[in-house]
Amino acid sequence: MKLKKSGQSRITGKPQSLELESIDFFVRLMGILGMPRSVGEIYGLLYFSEQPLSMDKITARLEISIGSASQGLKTLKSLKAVKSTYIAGDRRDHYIAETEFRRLFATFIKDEIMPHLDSAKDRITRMEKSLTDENKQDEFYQIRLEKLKKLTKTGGRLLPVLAGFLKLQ
Amino acid sequence: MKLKKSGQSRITGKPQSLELESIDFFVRLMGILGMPRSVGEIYGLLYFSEQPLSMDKITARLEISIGSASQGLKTLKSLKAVKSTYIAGDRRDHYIAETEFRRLFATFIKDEIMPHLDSAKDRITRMEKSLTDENKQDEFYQIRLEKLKKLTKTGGRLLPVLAGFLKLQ
DNA sequence: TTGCAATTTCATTTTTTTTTGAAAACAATG
DNA sequence: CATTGTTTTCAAAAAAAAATGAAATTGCAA
Repeated sequence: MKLKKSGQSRITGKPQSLELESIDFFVRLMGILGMPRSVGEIYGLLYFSEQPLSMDKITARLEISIGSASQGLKTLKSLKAVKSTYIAGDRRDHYIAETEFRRLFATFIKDEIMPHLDSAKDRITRMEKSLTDENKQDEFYQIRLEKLKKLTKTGGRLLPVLAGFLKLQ
Repeated sequence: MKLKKSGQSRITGKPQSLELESIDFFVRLMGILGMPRSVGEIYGLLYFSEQPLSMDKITARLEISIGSASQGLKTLKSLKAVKSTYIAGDRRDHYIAETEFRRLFATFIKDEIMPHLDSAKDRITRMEKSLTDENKQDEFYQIRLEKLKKLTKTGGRLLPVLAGFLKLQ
């Protein structure tokens, strides 16, 4: 993406620098969550857009391909981070940012983290089965396994709660 | 990394499948945290090793290059996820896994997440400055900015606490 | 201090991820 | 339905990330 450095956006009618900072902000935030750049760009653009934006507005403003835009919007939809609105007399979908971060993180945790936790539990069960008779006596292995169990248990309890706590303050 | 499928490890004297499951487990866990595969492999190997392992034991067992091992251990050291021990009569460093996950996550949050939060705050300040006189009146922008501030504030409070809570049960 | 084993560094290669855009699929409208 | 505008798909290209290993560096110890 290459964006002009100053002035008002022709597409969104908003100061460029606000838009640029927003895009930058969300590119980094989404990056922490392992999302590709384009996903952060799109969300950052929508976040400060008063009007819903169509896909071609998005591709024009961000100078990304229609493929990236389509894929990025698909990801954002599945995260419940954007929703599409109906605009009378326009066939195109128009998107607006969902700004309740609590929900966004809740979906992220549910879809991206919890499945890992579930398979982690299976893996720990397999580890226990693979202990040989000598190892079974060995406190070392028992302690390590116990720690893994605690980790998954704590994670399974803490993460869902975490998403909920985001509403405080 | 290619590992034999069964039997006892020549290097660690522990059932292969336990080792394999452990490596798999931590490759995935580290993956969630954005760490490369090799970092998870090394930690997973050390986690169930009763003896401290030298770098060449690690490269031999995992069949990774010395460069990867060196870099991976450096990462793990900086995360305080491994520490090196002195072995009498052996010049090589020997590594053992630090198994207090609480500390591991605390370091991760401090080093990898908090710096982002700090720069996010700067970015929000710049956003506020970039509002033009017309925009300043506009409730839309005020609300969006407010939400970003809340997000960073909540994140800044919650994340450090989170790491601490991991000790509970 | 020299020699040598151990480790780190880093340019290069390999692998993985992301982006691109043409073609296919879809959907509204006349 | 045929047309046309919109969106999705996906093979290929580009970019980014990770792994490799030879050369440089470090630091022990003889």
